[in-house]
Order: sequence, then C-alpha cells, then structure tokens
Amino acid sequence: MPDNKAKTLKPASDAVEILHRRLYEGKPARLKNLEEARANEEIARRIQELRAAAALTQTQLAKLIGTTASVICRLEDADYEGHSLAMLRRIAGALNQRVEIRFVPIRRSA
Amino acid sequence: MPDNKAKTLKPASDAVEILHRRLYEGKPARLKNLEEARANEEIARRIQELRAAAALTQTQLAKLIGTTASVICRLEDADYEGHSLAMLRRIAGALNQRVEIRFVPIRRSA
DNA sequence: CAGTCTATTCGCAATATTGCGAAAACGCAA
DNA sequence: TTGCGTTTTCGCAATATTGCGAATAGACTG
Repeated sequence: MPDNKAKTLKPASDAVEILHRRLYEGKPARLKNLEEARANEEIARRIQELRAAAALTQTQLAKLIGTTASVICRLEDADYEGHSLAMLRRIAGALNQRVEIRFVPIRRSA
Repeated sequence: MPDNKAKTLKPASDAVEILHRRLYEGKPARLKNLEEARANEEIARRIQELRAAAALTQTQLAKLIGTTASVICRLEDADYEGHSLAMLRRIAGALNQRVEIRFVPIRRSA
C-alpha cells in the first residue's frame, strides 16, 4: 500500500466518517435516486423486450414462472422500484437467459 | 471465517463444472439451482473482495450504508440466498461502484 | 495470559416484495 | 358498436429481506 501514514488505531474510524460525508455530500441523495430510477426503468424495459422477443403475453410468461399477469405488469412498469434478484432470475430462466451481476467502478470526473 | 473454500480460485472448479454438467444434463431444475447457488456465492465473494480492496471492516462498511456488521456478514456468507438489488446497490454505492444487470442468453445443451 | 478488533451466528421485530383476484382501460378487428 | 384478448391498476394477505442487539469465536498483540 502506498499509504505510508502510521497506522494508528483511531484514524480508521475517522476515515470512515470522512468517507461517509463525502459519499453523501459529493453525491446528493436525489442524484443517486435518479440513477437508480433510470436503472430500474432499463430493467423494466428489458423484461418487456425479452418477453416480446419470445412472443409471450404477460399472462403466458406469468404462468411460466408460476405467478399472475399483474405481477409481470408490475415488473414491466418503469416506475417499479422493487426488483429483486430472485424475481429477475425467475424471469430470465423462463426466457432462457441468465442474470449477470457485475460491480463496475464509477468513474467520478474530478 | 470458518469457511475457507471461498479463497480457492477457479482452476479446480472447471472440472467440477464439467462433472456437474454431465450429472445434471437434462435436469434443468436442479441445474438451475446449482447455477443460482454458485451465482450467490460469487456475489458474496465479490462483496468481500470489494470491501477488502477498500480496506474497510464489516462494521465500517455497515456504517457507510447505515446498517450493522451482522448484516454485512450475512451478505458475505456464500450460502446466503437473499440478495436483493436494493442491498447490492447500497453496497456498491458505498464502494464507489455501480451494479450492472444483464440478461444473457443461455446456450442450452452442449 | 488479558485485551482488542474483527468476524460470525442467532433471534425476532420492522420493512419490503410477492401472490393473487378483481375491475377497469386499452387495442384491434368483425 | 360489440366482442375478445391484453394490459394496467388497486387492495390486501403471504412471504422474504432487512434492522439490530447480544453472544460467541477467531486472530493478533503486548
């Protein structure tokens, strides 16, 4: 590690405090929510795309994964914020896909 | 961490993968569960990797996202199956990452 | 050895997501 | 217009995930 500062015991928690401050000062909650909202919107659209590509109705897809059409509709709603990994996997499975999850670094332009 | 197998890397898993593919070929349900289990394991490991790379303890990361260490520990447990998109995003956000979700086609049968 | 930091496990309450039916709205074609 | 299939919205129960403290175990140091 390039950090040559003496590793005293206390500074660690202070650093966390600072990080915490930076996290929420540099990146306002509303901006974070915006990005999340857009991500959810994309998921919803993708589900609809895949279902359409498979030529299935909401009811048909619902039956494939053992639920009802209203649930599928909710998933395809761009404003829905409750996407879970479990549900995405069920959808993907029925559509012959798999869900890939990646953590990618955010490049924060200085 | 009593479970040290998380530290083993991929090399040996290829053979295991082949064996499992032979055993479970034609049995989608079980294969699917296996893949899910492995995916969860990978997520858990990834979270731990990212946290370690950020030089944070579970308690520190927990505070960053407004929760407790036991929750982080649970997320890093390879056997945990309750990963949610919401939580992954909170973790990612605190670690300066974003969660990317992709649906990728499964090529069934080999 | 004691002391400290870290990680892990357990239990239960609080919150979030899903299940599911019903009704209404939409699109389209006869 | 009607009829039919599809989609959307709503409400609530059922299930799943999270919050959180407390207790335990492990690693490391003096």
